[in-house]
Amino acid sequence: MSEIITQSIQDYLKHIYELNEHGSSASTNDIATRLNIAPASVTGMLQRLANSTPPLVIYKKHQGVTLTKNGEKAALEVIRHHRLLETFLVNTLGYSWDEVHCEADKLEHVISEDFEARMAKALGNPTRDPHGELIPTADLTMPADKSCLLASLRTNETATVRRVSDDDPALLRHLRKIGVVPEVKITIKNYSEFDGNLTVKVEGQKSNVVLGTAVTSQVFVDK
Amino acid sequence: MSEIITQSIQDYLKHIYELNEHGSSASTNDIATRLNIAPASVTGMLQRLANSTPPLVIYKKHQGVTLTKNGEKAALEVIRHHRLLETFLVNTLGYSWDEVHCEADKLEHVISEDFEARMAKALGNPTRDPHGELIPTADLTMPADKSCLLASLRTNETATVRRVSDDDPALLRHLRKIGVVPEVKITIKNYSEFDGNLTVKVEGQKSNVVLGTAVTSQVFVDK
DNA sequence: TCTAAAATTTAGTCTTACCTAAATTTTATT
DNA sequence: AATAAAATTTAGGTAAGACTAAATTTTAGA
Repeated sequence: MSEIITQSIQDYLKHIYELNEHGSSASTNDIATRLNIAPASVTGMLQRLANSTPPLVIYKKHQGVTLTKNGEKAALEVIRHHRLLETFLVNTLGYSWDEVHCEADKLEHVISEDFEARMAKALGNPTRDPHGELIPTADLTMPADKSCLLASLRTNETATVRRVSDDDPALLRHLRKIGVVPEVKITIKNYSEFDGNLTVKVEGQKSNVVLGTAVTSQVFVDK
Repeated sequence: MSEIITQSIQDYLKHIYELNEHGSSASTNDIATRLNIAPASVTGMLQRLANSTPPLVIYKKHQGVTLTKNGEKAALEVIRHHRLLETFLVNTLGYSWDEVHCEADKLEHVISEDFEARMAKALGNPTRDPHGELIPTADLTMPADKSCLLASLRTNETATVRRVSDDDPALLRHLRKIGVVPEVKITIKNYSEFDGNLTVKVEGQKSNVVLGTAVTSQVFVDK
């Protein structure tokens, strides 16, 4: 009796998953903003997803949604597709890391499980995509991530860049230029109380850089 | 003012192109059969395509459709995507030639021009896909094809297999097994007047095979 | 605690792309 | 040339997934 999970539904579930990772329950408005559609349209879809068999979300009027086990599996499937695709595009077709997001957003809904498996094998079953984001495993579990925000570091702390947000190409080009990419070590030289700016020494770079919160809130590190 | 060419429209144009290659004008029924939808639905779409700006087809009630220049370009774009994708799946992900059709049918509508260009480059700008079918050029022209049906050959004629129809996986597996693949030389040992069977010597194969018209009408050769 | 602002939901529409059933046109046969 | 069969079109309808405008609920500030 399980209903068809359309492309549109996949997008809802993916974004709800990502919103749930932060503040547990995803609000109608946040979903609407992310999907770039009207909040009213989101309400309609959430009601459908909550009433489908099996239910894909748990939805309480005016209180946002969380994913059910089924919904989460479906979301992780899409996220696995997305991140494997990004890795594949970079490794196999020579895309740079700021060019892959859009392409993967379209392809993720269309590739078969066979395609997914072949990609994973060809890439040597990677655990992270080019931005350092964790790739859900083949059995659809998300590996634990203990990284923290670069913005949370203070003077004299040292850390390793683990992952960066992948949805702003301009930011990605900037990060690449200043050497802030996964697995690179950094040291905080200064923290500015007023604007939250961090002065950072990046491994392999000659001079320090000063990064505002617009940047440091998009970069995750392991201490 | 040009309208959006949806996935569905791309499918119509692709199939109309292929039907036009044979008997010039594509009939409502043939299109419906190929797309596996009701003839009435096809009529509706043909009217839309003929009245769009610019028109994509020339449609005369009860007399079928042909593509306009614009419609043909759009069709060739999709066909180029499809055939490059098939080549890519075989060369890069190890698919066999009977497994690629479905996957390419979904991906062809989704990949970007950038993806197309990167594939073409990575593959060395191939001119034929794994089934030997000609790939439209980057500027969307279809190279001339002078191959003829294997079914049209007679006793003692010799030819080179050029291409085979790609939409029946079982047939493709059979052809692979008997060695009837592009660029292989064959000789007709016998033609049977009654059932159209051909007894064929295939280069590199020990014994001759007898092929019925169900097979010989799907294989194209150069004399 | 009252109220204004923000967030959310309801109600009613629209478009795309399909469907079925009935009507019409074309084609083939006698 | 008449007519039966085949092909096609018309008419009316559905579901998905979006929209806007209006109504309602929640939240935050005085």
